[in-house]
Amino acid sequence: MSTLKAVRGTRDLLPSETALWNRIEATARAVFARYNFGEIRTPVFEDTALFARGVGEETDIVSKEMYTWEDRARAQSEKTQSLTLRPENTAGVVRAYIEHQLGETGQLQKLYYIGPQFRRERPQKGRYRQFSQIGAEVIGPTSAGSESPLRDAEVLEMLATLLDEMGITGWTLELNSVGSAADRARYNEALRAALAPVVDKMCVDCQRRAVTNPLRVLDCKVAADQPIIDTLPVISDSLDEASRVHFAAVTAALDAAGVAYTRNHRLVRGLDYYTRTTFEFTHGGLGAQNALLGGGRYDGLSEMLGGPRAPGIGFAMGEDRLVLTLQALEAAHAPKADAFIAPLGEGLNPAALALAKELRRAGLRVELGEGGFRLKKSFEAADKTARRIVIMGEDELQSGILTVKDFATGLQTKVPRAELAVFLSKPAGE
RNA sequence: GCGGCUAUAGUUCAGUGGCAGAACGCCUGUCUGUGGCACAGGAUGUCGAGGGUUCGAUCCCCUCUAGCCGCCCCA
Repeated sequence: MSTLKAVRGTRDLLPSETALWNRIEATARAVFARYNFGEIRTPVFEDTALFARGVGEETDIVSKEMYTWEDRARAQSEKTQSLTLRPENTAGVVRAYIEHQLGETGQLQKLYYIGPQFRRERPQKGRYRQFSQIGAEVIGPTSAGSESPLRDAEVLEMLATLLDEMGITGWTLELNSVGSAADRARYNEALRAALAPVVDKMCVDCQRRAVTNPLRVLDCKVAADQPIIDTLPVISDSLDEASRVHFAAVTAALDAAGVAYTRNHRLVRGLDYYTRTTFEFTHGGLGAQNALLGGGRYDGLSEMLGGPRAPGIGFAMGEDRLVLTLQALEAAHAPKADAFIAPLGEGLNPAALALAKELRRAGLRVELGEGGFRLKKSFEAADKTARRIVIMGEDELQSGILTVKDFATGLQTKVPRAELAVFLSKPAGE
């Protein structure tokens, strides 16, 4: 009989890894709080129509990557409903915004989320079928300033801060504007026209893209195609005046805030709802999946879902990819316990538990040994899991003065029990 | 969804058509209150799963599964 395993594209995160995940999430929550974002939690599955309308029927995500099923009808009269595990979270957030009439507050809504998303893709490094995204959305009625380029710049500045505080170095911000829906349609036509005479000289993928989705030709990585792509019209030439002014204001604010970016005329994002500002933060070392996060403005999404006009901007970062990047940067290290308590002899186990309780109450991370171990074994175990060992033998129990050895310095100290918690809360090596 | 590579001890990986190997890690002892070093000893595997060829398969063939890399796409 074969043993059961986690299904393809899913995985278990063991304590050696979850420490880093928690640190990333804690950093994100702290930064979001400073920018006055509040958390939203939407359901993991939604009506399939939400994604079909919100993300776009023609996108790969909707057309071939969703986990969709017909929910069973409970009565003869009840119709089945098509449900889908969320492949991304923006559509769900906007649905909630509409459903709870958050626009009626008249205030800008600043919402963040952290949670699993699901796409049925072929797994590889940095790409899983269940993956976690950390994202945020700024959305509201136009009167609340939701359309302002300052919002775009603020979100981008927040992301730069967030990555820095997580310890991710070496990222690049790539920025572009895809204009309004009308701009994009106009550009698509311009691209088609420009591609028509040259497409037969390009790679087979581009020949296909030229028909199905001309914007994708810009993403082509085939070296031989690059000279041709360089001759194609750029989207900035197709922007109307309003989009042009908007983008200029975004970059001006970024310059003022000292956020470095690269204008990437070829950055066109795959989801249908994006308008105007689009961006990606990328990082080397992630292989083919070099995008740490992506996002952009979606001024028409609420209306596409039947809601009021509610321009917005948001992003989603791949938490799994943040973890991979940090691990590669070796910024990740499993934290060691503050102390390992080593009772000498099983008879001292109860006293050791009492001491452990006392220290844990004081907020220390404590590993409790076992009196049956020889002291040598206690030392070996302690050295792997903690920064210091606290020896609790008969002498210590009688005198109330404990023996503490610091593994970093090798120094051994006698510490009165009453002062132990304070002593142990000092950084290791002091 | 497509193409390539891979799967052997806890981990990283050698290896052979005829009894399964190394390093590291782990356990024990030298050492009954002092770790990292050293020395001596020890345990561990359905050789990813299923089928086929063969006297005999971990090795050759097929199928499946999973991982990695690339494509597609994306976080």
